[in-house]
Order: sequence, then C-alpha cells, then structure tokens
Amino acid sequence: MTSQGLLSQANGIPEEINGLRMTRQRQEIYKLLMGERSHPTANEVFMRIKESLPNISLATVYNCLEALVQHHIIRQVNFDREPSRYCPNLDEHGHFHDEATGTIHDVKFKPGINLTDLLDLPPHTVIKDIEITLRGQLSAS
Amino acid sequence: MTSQGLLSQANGIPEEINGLRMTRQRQEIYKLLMGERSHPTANEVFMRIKESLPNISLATVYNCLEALVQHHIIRQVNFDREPSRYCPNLDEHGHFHDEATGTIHDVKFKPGINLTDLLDLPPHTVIKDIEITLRGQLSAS
DNA sequence: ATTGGATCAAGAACTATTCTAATTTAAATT
DNA sequence: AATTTAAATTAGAATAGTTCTTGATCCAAT
Repeated sequence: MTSQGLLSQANGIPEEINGLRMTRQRQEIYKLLMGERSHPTANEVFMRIKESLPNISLATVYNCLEALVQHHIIRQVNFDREPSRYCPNLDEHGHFHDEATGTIHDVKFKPGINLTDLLDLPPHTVIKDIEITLRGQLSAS
Repeated sequence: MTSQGLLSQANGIPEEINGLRMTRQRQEIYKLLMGERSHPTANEVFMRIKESLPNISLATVYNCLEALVQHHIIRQVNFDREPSRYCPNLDEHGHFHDEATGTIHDVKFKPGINLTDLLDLPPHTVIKDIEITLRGQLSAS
C-alpha cells in the first residue's frame, strides 16, 4: 500500500475503481477509451494499446474490457452482429450509427424524458437496462 | 403465372411478397414464424421446420431468413451477442428480454409517441431504423 | 425441350469471442 | 527479505454462429 490514498499513480487513474483492481493493462485500456471516444472494438483497442503495452495479448484486452464492463466502469455496445464496441460514457444514452461513415455518436435524451413511461410494458416489469440504437445518415446539407 | 392473382396457393401465402419469390422453403419458414411468435433463432427454426421440410439444410434456413429480412417481410432482432432472433411483427416496437425465463416480449409504444422527438440528435440526421431493447424481470406477484 | 438464372444442399471456412493451461505478477504473511 | 497465495496475463486452442463455396436442382421464359 502506498501512503497517498486513491490517486496514487502518475497517470491519475486510481488503484481501484468500483472494487476492481486497476492493473497496468486495465489502466491503459481505460485511459485509451477515455481519450478517444470513438467506440472502438476489442481488436481496435488491441492494435492501439500496443503502443504503450507492446506485449499485451488480445485475450487480455478481452479480459480487461469484460472486467471493466462488469464493474460498471465502461459500457459494452452492440450493433446487430458486428463486433462489440466499448464506450466510457456511463450516462444513460443511445447510439446513432451513421451508415455512411460507420461512425457512432452518443445520443442524449431530452431533459425530463423517462423512457419506460412511453412504453406499453407488461405489468410488474422491473427494467434493469435499456438500449437504444438508431441507424441512419447525417444528410449532407 | 396462375390465373388467380396473388393468393394462389393452398396455404394462403402469396407467390411473391415485396418482390421476393416465395419458394416452398421461404413459405414454410414464414408460416412458422407467423404461427409461433416466440422470436426463434435460426437453429430453432431449423429444428422445427424439419417436420414440414425434412431435407432442408441449415444454410437454407439462414438464406431464407436473410431474404425475408432484406425484403422487409420479417425482422431480425439481436440481443447483445446472442444468436439472432427473427420476428414477424413489422409494427414499430421494442423488445423486452426477461432475464429469468429468457423469453422475449414485444413492447409497443404508447400512442402518439415519436421516439426521435425525445432524442437530442445531431442536426440533419435521417433515421432509417430504431431499435429498443429492454432487459429485466417480470417480478413475481 | 432448352436455356439461363435463381435457389438449395452440404460441408468447409470464417470471425469474434471464450476457454485452457502455463507463466508471471502482485499482495499478504511470515 | 523470503515465502506463500491468489489474481492476472499470455498464447494458442477451441467454440459457436454465421457466411461462403461449389455443385446440383428447380423453375420460368424462351
């Protein structure tokens, strides 16, 4: 144990988040996701993370991403059957998938909107998670 | 061409829907989906369709499902990275995934709701498709 | 009847992901 | 500081859903 408390490392990432020990690999992957908010796939993370961790394996990237997801540090986002993407934005939001460029944009809800109020849910339903995906194009104007 | 128009077959399925020729295999798969609205996977369709088409192959089931989807006759529904499911309900609707039983329920929107109005979309966005997925439980009682 | 294009069947191939087993690292304890 | 223990990492094999390939079959139009 260091004597400095949570923010004990040079890169500003705590030793532990939500009960998950932040190893070097997890730190770097988390930092990368925070940096470029491009919703990369595991493989894209793998390729880019090699700059800081040349010996990392793809399995470790998957392991780390899964650990981060399960401890609610990042979110996993799926579009159809495409490779999973990973997102550091924990606010409730949807995803707009621009078909022309393949890029993904976070979409906020307008203030005061509670999605479940708008749906005809079966009675006694407890919703744990909502996912909203939009597909379309940014029309050139 | 028969002389009876669209509904020319005993089973009530037209020879062609949305420009897709309805072969025997496509008919049977479509009929099956219409019958049990249980959002089956391709493999579930494969197993059940063997009763009426004992020689059908899994590849054909995939081909038929893809053709039906592309001609907007059925919808493909994905939950995370689980196997794709198929749904004959073309009305705009979401899906509630009951974690306890694994079953899927269609969820209608309350009348007068236009989802895109509630979202903070980038300007000049043309939405082609919206997908809404809920995960949770039907609480006992 | 013949031709040509679409459809189907069977199995191989592909790809994203997970698993396995061995090694390394880090933390806790002596 | 050395030892023990558990967790994390690595590399590659395995898995599962889906797609691709090739050859056979069907069907509609000539």
